[in-house]
Amino acid sequence: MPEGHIIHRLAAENHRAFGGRSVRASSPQGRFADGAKLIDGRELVAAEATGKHLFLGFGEDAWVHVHLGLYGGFTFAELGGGPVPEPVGLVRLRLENDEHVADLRGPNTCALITGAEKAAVAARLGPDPLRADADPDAAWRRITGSRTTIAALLMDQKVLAGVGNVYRAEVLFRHGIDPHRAGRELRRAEWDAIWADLVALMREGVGAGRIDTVRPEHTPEAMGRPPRVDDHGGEVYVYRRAGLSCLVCGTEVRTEEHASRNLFWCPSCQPAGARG
DNA sequence: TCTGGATGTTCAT
DNA sequence: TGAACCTCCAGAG
Repeated sequence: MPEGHIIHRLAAENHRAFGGRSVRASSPQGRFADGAKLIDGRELVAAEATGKHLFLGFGEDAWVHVHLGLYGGFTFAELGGGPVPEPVGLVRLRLENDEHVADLRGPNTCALITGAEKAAVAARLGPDPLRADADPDAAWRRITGSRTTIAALLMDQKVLAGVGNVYRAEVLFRHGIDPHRAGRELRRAEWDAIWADLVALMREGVGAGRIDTVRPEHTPEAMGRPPRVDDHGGEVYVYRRAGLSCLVCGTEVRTEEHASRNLFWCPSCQPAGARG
């Protein structure tokens, strides 16, 4: 379930569990056996996230680069003095010390890279709303003047790093913006509002470990509707709510395939041609 | 038991 | 634009 907020969470969690101490590393599945062997017994000196990329540093020039892709996952377990559990499923990388075990499954990328290679990965990415050093102007320069839809631009990691399909759909809903509008039709004030909202929403997501975007005045309780649970674990307006009523206006939420990804929006709250 | 889908990226055409 | 890849799980049969 990885959008950027999860990756930042994982960086913190790895640091908490393994930082500053030597780590036992293995690849129960075998597909990262060589890399695991090289970092086995070394100290985890840094754990960083940029967009959806996670970097675990084991010394000056040895970084494990992880990208979870669509369905990769990192699970943590506290040992509490008990036995180390057997790996379940296909575990690409296992990290452990006497207190914690972490298993990495199904990543798109799990590779040992140098500091220079890590810098090159980061250089390809647009600003990450979760990073203090992010420059929203860099994203704006790629959005303004672009004929590509704002829906596609928000998902393009070269434009903006860390935003995925859920945050994309939700932030456009929250600002009443039709996903099909071209980047060049977006006004600067709208972009500033989107960026500020992403910073706030994604920070909340890091803390909560899930994506909640529904404003207090639109919760089921506030609207006098029965409570609901969205199946991805958070409270959202439109993501994966196709065919259901918009929480704000009651119009049916729509979906379509857009640049090979599922797009969700409310045609009334996000009308075509409307300007913020 | 099997199939399809999923919060993603990259490479070939 | 389409296919390949990484893995798990809900739902269908």
